[in-house]
Amino acid sequence: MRNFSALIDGLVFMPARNGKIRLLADFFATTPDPDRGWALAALTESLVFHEAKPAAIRQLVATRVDPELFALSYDYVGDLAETVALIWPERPERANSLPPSMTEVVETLRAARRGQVMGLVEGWLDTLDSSGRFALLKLITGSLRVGVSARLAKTALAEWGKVDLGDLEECWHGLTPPYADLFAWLEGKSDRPAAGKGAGFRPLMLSHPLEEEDMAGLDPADYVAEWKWDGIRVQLAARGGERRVYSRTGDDVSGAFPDIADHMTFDAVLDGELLVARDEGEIAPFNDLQQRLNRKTVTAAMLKEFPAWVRLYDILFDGEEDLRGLPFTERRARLERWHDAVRPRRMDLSPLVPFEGWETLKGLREGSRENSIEGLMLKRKDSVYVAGRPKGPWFKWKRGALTLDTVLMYAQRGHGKRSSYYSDFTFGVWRGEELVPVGKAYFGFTDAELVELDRWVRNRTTRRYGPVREVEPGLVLEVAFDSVHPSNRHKSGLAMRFPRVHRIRWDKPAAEADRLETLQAMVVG
DNA sequence: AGGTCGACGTC
DNA sequence: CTCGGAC
DNA sequence: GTCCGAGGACGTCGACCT
Repeated sequence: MRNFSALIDGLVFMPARNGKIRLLADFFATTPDPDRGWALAALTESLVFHEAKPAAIRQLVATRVDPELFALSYDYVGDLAETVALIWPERPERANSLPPSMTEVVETLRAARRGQVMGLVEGWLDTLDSSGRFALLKLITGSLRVGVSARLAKTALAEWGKVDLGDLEECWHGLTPPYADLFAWLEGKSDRPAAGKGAGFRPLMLSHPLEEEDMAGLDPADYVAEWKWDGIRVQLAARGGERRVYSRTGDDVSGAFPDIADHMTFDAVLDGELLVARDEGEIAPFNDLQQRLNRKTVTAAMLKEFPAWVRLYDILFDGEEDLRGLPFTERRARLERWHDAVRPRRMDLSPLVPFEGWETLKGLREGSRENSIEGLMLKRKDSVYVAGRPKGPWFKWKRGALTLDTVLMYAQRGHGKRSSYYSDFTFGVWRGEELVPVGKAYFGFTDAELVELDRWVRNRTTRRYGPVREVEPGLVLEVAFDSVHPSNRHKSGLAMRFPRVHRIRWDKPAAEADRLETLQAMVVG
């Protein structure tokens, strides 16, 4: 664990991107297999230990530390792994035993049976120093949040191994920890691992939000437009007899969507939006699709009530031919030709939206208030298909957000770097003489505004419920959101999609905030 | 057997 | 998915 | 321009409690 904990320590205190890359490269160069492979898996969130969840760790620490002391410390520190690492009572007589290696930890945990895990963790915590404990806890609980995403870890690998990042992304999804074949390639000892042979996942091309300022510099003649469908992004990979439906992150969701997979009797890799559609193309709201997501088993009733559909918008492979290097318009022509020839069931093409200039497109975008459409996509005609989110080739242009003046009702402490602030706000609107909660938000304001909000909350607290403070109804928050729909989550019976604080109305009296009826009128469908 | 609650993956 | 902040 | 971390609503699943 020593190298790994030194790496984690270094990363936590290294804000500079290039500095992080250097730390990672040094680590990969000086740490042997398979330790470095397991570390890479941890950094890219490819390692999951099912028994070592935050709740279990809290339980464990309660056996060794006074719960009151722990609660206060956690509240102050704001990060579970950090708190436990600092507060864990060391036992000098056991500290002499050798701390485990990275591989020992991973392999032991993988082989451990239910119920053994926390005992093992306790033993290791006793042999490690505080940075070792921190690294161990980060490792086993998953999301490290130490300033390195999967993408940055791969960038560092590519730079260190002097290979192209795109090449690495291409074969990444065919690899498994501890990545011996990957490191062999990066050290020049072998060829690049095969790119997920057959129906392997290919990393997706993503879009940027379009800002009004961007548009001035764009020529409408360079772009085509499509509707932005409100479903989930999928990649259909059917090659060499294998058929897979992948989600945006490369998870295989074929099992949940046999009604799509069964019709993939072709040889191609396609990109599109998964939707629920009844009667050949009548798109249901996103909520209906959610019933089909994350399912292990699908009943016949589900298939009938929420039939899946894929609206296709790109083609990556036609048979063995890789089309990703072609400009968008050529891929689109190939997609249309392919679709004409194959005529797959439960799939259609996302139509191009004809337009003259930005003004006509703007009109179309605002005019589309259908549930299944979130706005428009703009794709540059000459754009090749690349992994990641380059700026310029693809834009998403969502419909304008809705806004509402709400009243701050409750506030809660944040986590991590926000652990010392009340940063988590529940807000409501008037129903008659009373306020009813309609949602929560904690971004949209600047750090400076957060300081002021925090002060406001502390000065206007009327009651405390554990970590939650109730405040007097005196601050109006203008909240922005994409849509609103019926829900049991809040007392009001309504919930917002993507709520965020748009403006803090220090000037506006709470009595003039909006009423529930106003929000109800915004519900579509 | 049925309800609750936390974790996870989608947006 | 959103946003602000930091590089 | 690009990445990162803060965390929203929702649904499923699985562990655990009654």
